[in-house]
Amino acid sequence: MSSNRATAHDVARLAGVSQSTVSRTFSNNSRISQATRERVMKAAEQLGYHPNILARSLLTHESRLIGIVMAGIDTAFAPYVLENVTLRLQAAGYRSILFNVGRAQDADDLLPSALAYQVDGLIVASALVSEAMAARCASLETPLVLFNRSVPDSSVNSVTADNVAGGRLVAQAMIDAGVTRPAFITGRERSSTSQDRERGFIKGLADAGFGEPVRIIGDYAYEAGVRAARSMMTAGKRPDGIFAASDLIAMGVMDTVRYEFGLRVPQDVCVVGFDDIPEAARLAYQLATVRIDFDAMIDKTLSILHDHLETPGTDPEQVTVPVTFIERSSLNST
Amino acid sequence: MSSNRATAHDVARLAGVSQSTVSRTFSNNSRISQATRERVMKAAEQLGYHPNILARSLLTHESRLIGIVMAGIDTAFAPYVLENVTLRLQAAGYRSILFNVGRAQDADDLLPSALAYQVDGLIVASALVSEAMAARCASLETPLVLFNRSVPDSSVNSVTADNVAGGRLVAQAMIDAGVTRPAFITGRERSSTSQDRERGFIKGLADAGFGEPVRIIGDYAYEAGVRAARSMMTAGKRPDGIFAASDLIAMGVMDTVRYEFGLRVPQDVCVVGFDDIPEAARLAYQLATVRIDFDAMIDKTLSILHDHLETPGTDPEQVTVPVTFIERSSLNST
DNA sequence: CTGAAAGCGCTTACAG
DNA sequence: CTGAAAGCGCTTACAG
Repeated sequence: MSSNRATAHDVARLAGVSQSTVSRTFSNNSRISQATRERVMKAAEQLGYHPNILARSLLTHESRLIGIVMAGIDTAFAPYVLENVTLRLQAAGYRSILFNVGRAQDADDLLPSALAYQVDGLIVASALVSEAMAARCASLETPLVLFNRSVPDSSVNSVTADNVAGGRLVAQAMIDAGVTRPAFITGRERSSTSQDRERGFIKGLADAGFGEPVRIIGDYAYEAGVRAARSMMTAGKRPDGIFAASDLIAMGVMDTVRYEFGLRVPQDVCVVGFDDIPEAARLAYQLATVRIDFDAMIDKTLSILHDHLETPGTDPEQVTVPVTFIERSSLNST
Repeated sequence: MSSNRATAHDVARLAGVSQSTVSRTFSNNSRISQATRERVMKAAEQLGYHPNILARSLLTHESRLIGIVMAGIDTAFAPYVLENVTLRLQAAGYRSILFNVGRAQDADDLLPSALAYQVDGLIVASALVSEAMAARCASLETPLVLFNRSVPDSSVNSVTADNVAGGRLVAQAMIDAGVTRPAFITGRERSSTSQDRERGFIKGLADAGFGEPVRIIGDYAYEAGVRAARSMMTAGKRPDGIFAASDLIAMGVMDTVRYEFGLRVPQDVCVVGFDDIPEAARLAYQLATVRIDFDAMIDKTLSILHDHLETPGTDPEQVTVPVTFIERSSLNST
């Protein structure tokens, strides 16, 4: 058990070639005679040698590392995004270095560390980046793409769902279903996603002559739905249509109005969520919701990143991906 | 917008000191005069300088990078583990480089790449590692901890839940509840977790004089529960107690027997899961299950890793964390 | 406390 | 096709 890691020098000595030749054997774009290659490979195998990528990156100026900076890794769609993004980055020969923003929603503190690791690019999901920090990335020519957040009127790449349109779709569907006392439960109140969904909802209601809906402050969690439902159902006049800023909140609402208050969904109160997570389609919920096309968002994020990686100086893009209303029996019984 | 990243040399020139002094300013364990430090810091600030950690690692022989190799990042408890592990590694000054095993359950293909990135340590979660690969890590003195998998009779560190004991607890609870026709739905059939849960279940039943339960092959997914329930409920003699290898499977079973077959849980058939994910406690399910103490498993994993990082050559540990049976109304109506 | 110098493990012109 | 040499951006004895 040799405690020292084999280097290209060790392999060279064993194979009877120069260190340069070993290096060439492990770099794709060099011509090496078949015989030499085999000799080197055999020696490398024997010593358990693998090139040190960190040393290589010093010369090539690329680490093949993409920084993924995330808030709430175990919440909502984050795992799905992580699963797919890591897999596709790997297929493209990149590795993912994962930074957890923790309870802060702010990626700024972690970005310097990501840059110190010489990441070739950055994806920031569900967290915010200051313009100053974005400018720093730009000056280092390190491409940065915001996922599920945007910095309006800036030159920061971003991919978001059309949350405003989604809110409008919900308003329309509720009105069509005969709702007269609508309510909205926010997600994390300061997040642009929750604000946009609310804004669209209010606009949609206003267009049909409705005033502002009842408003409960929540956060993106099942428990927030439970609490919101309790406070609404014990208040003076109960809402008859509840729009929750996420499916998880909506599920908390449904379970609570059904099992704590013995109400029927949708007959007594209808419920609509946002996201269309897999659980929303389950027989136990059948939750009407707004589907976010995460696959399209992921595609777009990776293609923007790819374009900027290939062609530094590419113009920034701020993409909004369309959403779809999904009719289910939590809104209309069939 | 200077396209070139500032180096210690650039900072040195601007600050009028040597490159060594710049280096010392950014390394904690060097004494530098207050005045010099300030001058260097100011210059660094001006140039947007951060030390290149990859270059540093070449000298220090530590990358401060921990490789996390995972199967099914978006399934079961994986997101929870990732959320907590990354946060705690960060607090300890480490970064996480995440490898996605994909549909294979085998980490072997990705470990060489992780080693090439000079990771200081490795956590492999829900994936398998060959003895040969583990030996390779050992010879490089790169600590490796298996999470939720083990290689029995080997010297590979591992942290698992006591799945066998969990299976026994379920058998006992079902017998106490009066179940006479038990059934088991496997998770991924070849996984040691599913096998251990089944083994414990069978043993527990046998101890009470029962024969082998009905057995349906599933996988760790909600849909597997749906399919299994359909096949059981249309078969000759229906089971009256179903133990699913995971909560997610159990929830698929519950929704299906209730909403597709109009049966009552637990009166017509009782259901028990495994894991105790948050959803299991919801009013819509109230799923009896076996609680895995993931926090304890994470603690143990990180402490083993820490010990081996601090003291190379520490003896390997194979830890089994106790589980608890959680009584809920899917087994016994109250 | 600070500087000059060697060296970590690689890549890549430059010759041959 | 192959080797000798310079150099990527740092750290760290060694002197002073």
